[in-house]
Amino acid sequence: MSTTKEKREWELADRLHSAAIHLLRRLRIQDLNSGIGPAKLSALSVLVFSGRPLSLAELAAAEQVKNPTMSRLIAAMERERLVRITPAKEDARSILIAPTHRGRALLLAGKKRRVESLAKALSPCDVADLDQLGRSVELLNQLIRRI
Amino acid sequence: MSTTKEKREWELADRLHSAAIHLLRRLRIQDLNSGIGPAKLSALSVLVFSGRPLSLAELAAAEQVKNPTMSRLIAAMERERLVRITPAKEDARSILIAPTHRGRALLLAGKKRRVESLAKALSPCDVADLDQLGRSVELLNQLIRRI
DNA sequence: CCGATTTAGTTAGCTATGCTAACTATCCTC
DNA sequence: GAGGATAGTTAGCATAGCTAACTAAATCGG
Repeated sequence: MSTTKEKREWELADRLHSAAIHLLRRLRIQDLNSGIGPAKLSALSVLVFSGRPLSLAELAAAEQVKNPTMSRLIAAMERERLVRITPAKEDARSILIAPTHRGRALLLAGKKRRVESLAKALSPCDVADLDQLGRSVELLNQLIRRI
Repeated sequence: MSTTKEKREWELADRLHSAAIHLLRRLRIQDLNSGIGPAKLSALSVLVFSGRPLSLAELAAAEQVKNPTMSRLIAAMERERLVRITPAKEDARSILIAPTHRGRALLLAGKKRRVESLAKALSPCDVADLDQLGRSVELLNQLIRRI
């Protein structure tokens, strides 16, 4: 392993890390109007994009949170009519959590605000820049899986 | 404005947003061993990289947090010997907050863990990939300023 | 130069979100 | 069917966010 390449990797990792932090810090501002806390918003996002109902344990794992934390979050979200909780057919200990129409609509509206503000910042870029960023996101998704 | 370009911008914004979330979600795992909460770690990072002591209000603004929240964080961090608080010379109402040696060391060790895990994921990339990612981070930093 | 207003930070008290330990109910294994 | 494993909940605690109300210092108007 060449030392110079290794050094470049560290330097790039540092800049990538920093850029991701600053990007999300800016976009986060859009969530203040959502009327729902960040933990619930994030859990709702997993539910909406999972395509199928999830068990409590699956959802907790996806959110890197312990089961009791997720248990309380979904209980609150059920009271707010953001998710529907049904007992699992095959295992009476387990529950299935799915977003309601209201939950889905609320999440998509919030996500739209975030993506919109980023898309607006992208509009001064030319097509070559968009191509380049697109390929980099591809690479990025591969390396995220390797972390 | 061409509709197709606008659509590409939204699509890219969506993927970029998602990739940033997943990247930080993975890297965050490294912070569990730091022995310090995420809010303190982030505030300490601002202090270490600012290059000068900051007032409470400056630090709160940088962290997108209200003054009382930051007040409590820095009081706790002072007790833990992570920062030093000195009254400002020119304005006796104001305070200056700077990291201690211990605070700086703790932050840098934590950051090293994060960057290291990302750098390792980068090592299978060839030099062309690194070049491409580097240019994209450049672009990304420009657009973050436009958000 | 003095009273009124503004500004910087703190304190009090609430909410949201994280944890571990201990519990209940169900499932699975022998 | 008894005993252990597994899914979720409950209780109690810590951290981190907020607003409202306060203290003290600085500034401004007359």
